Amino acid sequence: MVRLPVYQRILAELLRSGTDTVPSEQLAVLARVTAAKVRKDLSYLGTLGTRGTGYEAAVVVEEIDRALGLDQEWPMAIVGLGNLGHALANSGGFASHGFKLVALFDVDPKVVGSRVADLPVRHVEELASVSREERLTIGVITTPASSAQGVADLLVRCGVCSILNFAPRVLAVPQDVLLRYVDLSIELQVMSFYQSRRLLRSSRRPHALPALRSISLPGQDIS
Amino acid sequence: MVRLPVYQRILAELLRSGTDTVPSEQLAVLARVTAAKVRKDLSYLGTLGTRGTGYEAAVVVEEIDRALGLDQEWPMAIVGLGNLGHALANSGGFASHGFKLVALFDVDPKVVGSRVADLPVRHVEELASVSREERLTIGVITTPASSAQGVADLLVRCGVCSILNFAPRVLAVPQDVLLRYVDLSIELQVMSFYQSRRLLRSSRRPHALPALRSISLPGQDIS
DNA sequence: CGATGTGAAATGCTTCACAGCA
DNA sequence: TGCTGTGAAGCATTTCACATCG
Repeated sequence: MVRLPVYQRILAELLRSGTDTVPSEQLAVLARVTAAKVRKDLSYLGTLGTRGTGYEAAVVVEEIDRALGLDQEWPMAIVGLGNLGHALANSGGFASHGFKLVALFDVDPKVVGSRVADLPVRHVEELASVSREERLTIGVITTPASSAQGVADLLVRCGVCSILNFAPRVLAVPQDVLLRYVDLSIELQVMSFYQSRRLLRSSRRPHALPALRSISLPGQDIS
Repeated sequence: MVRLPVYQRILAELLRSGTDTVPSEQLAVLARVTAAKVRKDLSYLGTLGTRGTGYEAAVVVEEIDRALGLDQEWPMAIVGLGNLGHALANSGGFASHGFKLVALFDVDPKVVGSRVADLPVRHVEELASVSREERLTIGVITTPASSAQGVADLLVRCGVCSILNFAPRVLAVPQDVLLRYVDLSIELQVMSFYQSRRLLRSSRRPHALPALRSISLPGQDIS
């Protein structure tokens, strides 16, 4: 289920803030879904809640971890160390348990050989051998669009079965390779779509005093 | 529909490569969906195709543009000019028609006052006034997680009705504000989820010779 | 008594199959 | 003849409502 990671993050933040038990109603508000949806989602993972009380955050987090396969390690590699690749490698966003950045690749001789985020930047030619040694399962593409398909082909040949593509390019991969896009312009266009539909119904003006309920806790940085 | 931007990008690439008419079958292969889905999706936009021939790419692109609201300008601002904010501002990923980056904000005195991507970096205090002048509709949050909610609140108060959040934090906004996450760890977790499910069924080994059909055209860079 | 877990109804999305048009 | 457009069937997800349990 695509919502589990969201619940997971919310629960982790709640735990850090000292809340250890939470009813579906509250979780629903925070995740911006309905309470029924939360209950049904969580019920697929087993009987996690306590009637009359709610869910114990720690228990649910652990159970979601298992369901998401985060109880095992996924070795990852980043291909393409331009600005974005650099930013991601250093972001620590991978450091969350379950994922481990084990290799970096590029072709630019100015970058190959340098160290980024405590890892050497290797030439893509080494991808095959490194993939075998490290048993890479996830490849992150942060190359220019023009190289993205070539890199994807290479990753697939090396047995990498999950690809995260940041390049603004639609990629072709075999059916059994999992491909996901993290794509600025696609997101923007989706926003534009919903927004223009909504504008037809009601013309919005600035919120005078939005009633916001926020979780205010420090988290890890990405920038 | 969330697939329209994908069709759009593919069609644009086909156009650049000189193909101007395409049957649903081919579009389906490139977008990794079924032909029936393509036809139904496009049929919602009107009667665009020619029976016996296929779709004329230029016509469909234009029609999708209209449906997505890309025939109007959406003024955007980026808040938070760390590595990621910088990379995005310079990426040109916004330059695609429909979106216009009009302002940059930060609080760090080392950054405020400098110029990035031909725009001055302003202090967030100015957000309200700039928002009025420029009629901001989209806000991009690339701050550390700890500041993200505060920035979101501010954007909402200033009448920004679409927020794109890159910070690893679940945000609370009013119902009528459109909020989307571009989130590394959520994507990774979703991949992990599908991947671990799949591993149960079949244990994969590297592809010997993947039969790949790729669109090979230059596109814009993001890195 | 309060909140979960869950059948059953409602809704939405996808696939199928084929009529209809170029 | 080839491919689109589309009702109808099939499937999945969401909502509802309430029995059930701590």
